Amino acid sequence: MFSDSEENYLKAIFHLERFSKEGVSTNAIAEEMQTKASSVTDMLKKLSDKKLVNYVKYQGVTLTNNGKKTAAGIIRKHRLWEVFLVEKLDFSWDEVHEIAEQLEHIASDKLVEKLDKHLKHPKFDPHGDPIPSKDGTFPERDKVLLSELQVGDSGVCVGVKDTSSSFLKFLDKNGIALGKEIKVLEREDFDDSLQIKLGDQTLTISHLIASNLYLKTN
Amino acid sequence: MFSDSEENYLKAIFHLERFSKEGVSTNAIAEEMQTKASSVTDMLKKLSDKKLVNYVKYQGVTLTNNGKKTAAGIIRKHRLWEVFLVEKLDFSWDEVHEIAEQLEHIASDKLVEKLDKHLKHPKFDPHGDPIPSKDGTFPERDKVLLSELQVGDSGVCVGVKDTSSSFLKFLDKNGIALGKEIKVLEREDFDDSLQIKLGDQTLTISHLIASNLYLKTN
DNA sequence: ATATTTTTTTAGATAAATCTAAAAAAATAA
DNA sequence: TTATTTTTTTAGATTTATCTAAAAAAATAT
Repeated sequence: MFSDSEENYLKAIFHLERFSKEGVSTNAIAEEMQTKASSVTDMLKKLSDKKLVNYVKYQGVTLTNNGKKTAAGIIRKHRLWEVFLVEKLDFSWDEVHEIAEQLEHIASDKLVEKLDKHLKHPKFDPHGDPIPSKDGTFPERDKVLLSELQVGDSGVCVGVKDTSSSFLKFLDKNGIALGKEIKVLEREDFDDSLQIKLGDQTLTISHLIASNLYLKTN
Repeated sequence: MFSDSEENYLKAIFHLERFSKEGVSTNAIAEEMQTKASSVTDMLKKLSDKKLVNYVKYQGVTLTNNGKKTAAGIIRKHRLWEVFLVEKLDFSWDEVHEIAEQLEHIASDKLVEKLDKHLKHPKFDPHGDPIPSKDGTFPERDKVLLSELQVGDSGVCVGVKDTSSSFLKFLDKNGIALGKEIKVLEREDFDDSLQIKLGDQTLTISHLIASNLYLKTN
C-alpha cells in the first residue's frame, strides 16, 4: 500500500502534531527524520497527492483523517511488536525499538490482529506508551512527569518519555521499572534533583531523569 | 547489510542451484523471480562485486561460500517465521508464505536466535522443509514422493513439494497432514492415480497430487 | 518600511532497481 | 560450416528517494 519511507513520514508527522496545534513545519519533520528539508518537501507533495496530508506550500502540513488512521496503524504495529519482543522473546526494553522499526512495516492486517490476540490485547507497550486500537483510537492514560510532583507526593511508574537505550539501562541499573511505586522525599533547590523512595531504598536522581519518567498519581 | 532485492536473488539462485550442477542461467533466474533477463544481469554484476556469486559473462552463476551462507540465513529466517505464524499465531499452512517473504528480510541476528529458542529449535517448517542451522547447514531428511511408492508400500507424510495455497487447501480438505500415515492400496495404470489408505478411510488421488507429497517410508 | 535572516521550495544530480529495444554471443539446425 | 534461433548483455530510459545549491517566500530585526 505505502512505501516504508511514506510510512515513516506519516509517523513523524503524527508525533509532531501532538505538540503543535498549527501545521507541522518542513524543518521540524526534517529534524525528526534526520533528513534534508528539500527531501521533506518532495515527500509532502507525494503524500498530499495521496490524500494523506493537507499540504499548502510554505504553511506546513496536517494529517488528513486517512493519514491519521494510517499513522495510528503503523504505531499500533510498532508497539504490538515491542510487546511481543519483550514478553515472548525475552528482549529487554532498551533493545526493541530498532527491531520494531523494521517490523512495523510488515503488511498484513491478519497478522496484526492475530498478534494482538496472541498477546492478549495489550493496552500499553513496554515503555508505557498506549497501543492504538484497530480503529485508530488511543487509550490515553493520565500521567505526570516525576519532575512535576511535589515533595510528599507519590505515584506508580507507568511510562518513560525518553526511550533511548542509555536512559532505559540507567533505570534498570537503579531498579526503576514500570509498576514500581515512587515517593518524592526531597527536592534540591540548587539543581532540582530529587531524593525518592523506591521500595525500601532511597536514591537521588537528577532533574533530567525525573523529567523523563511518567507516574500515575494516586 | 544487503537489500531485500539482493537477498531475493540469492535465495532464488540458492534454490536453482540444487537442480542444476552447472551454473544457474540468467533466464532461469529471471523465470524464478518473474523479472526480465536484463534486470538479472544487472543484479549479477552487483552480487559479483560483493563476492556473493561467481559470475562469468554468458556462463551463468554459482554462489560463493559467502553467498551460500547468506542465502541459508534468509531461508532460515523464512522458515522459522513460518513456524511461528502457524504454531503461535494459529495461521494455517497455506497462509504463511507471503508474510514470511516479508519477515525474512528483518535484520537482527539476535532476533533470529531468540525466535529459534522460543520455538524450541524446530528442525522443519510447516510444509516439512528443513530449517538451516545457524551455521548454514541443512538437516536433510530422506523422503520419497508418494508417486514413487509401489502398491503395498506405506509411509508417514513429512512434506510437500508444491506449497501453493490451492494444493495445501486440497490436502486439508482431504485430511492429509504432516505426520499422517499413508498406504498405497492400488495404482490405476491408465492415469497413474492412486488409491490410498489414510487412517480408516480410503481415497483416490491423482498422480499430480501424489507427485507433490513427500513420505518417509518405514 | 526596509534590510537581514530563516525557512521553504525548486532545479538539477545521484543511486538503486527496474524496464524496453538493440546488439552481441552462444547454441542449435540445416 | 553456415544460417537461424535462443540466450545474454548493453545502452539508454524510468521511478523512487535522496542530496546540494540556488531561488523564492516568510519571518524577524533594524
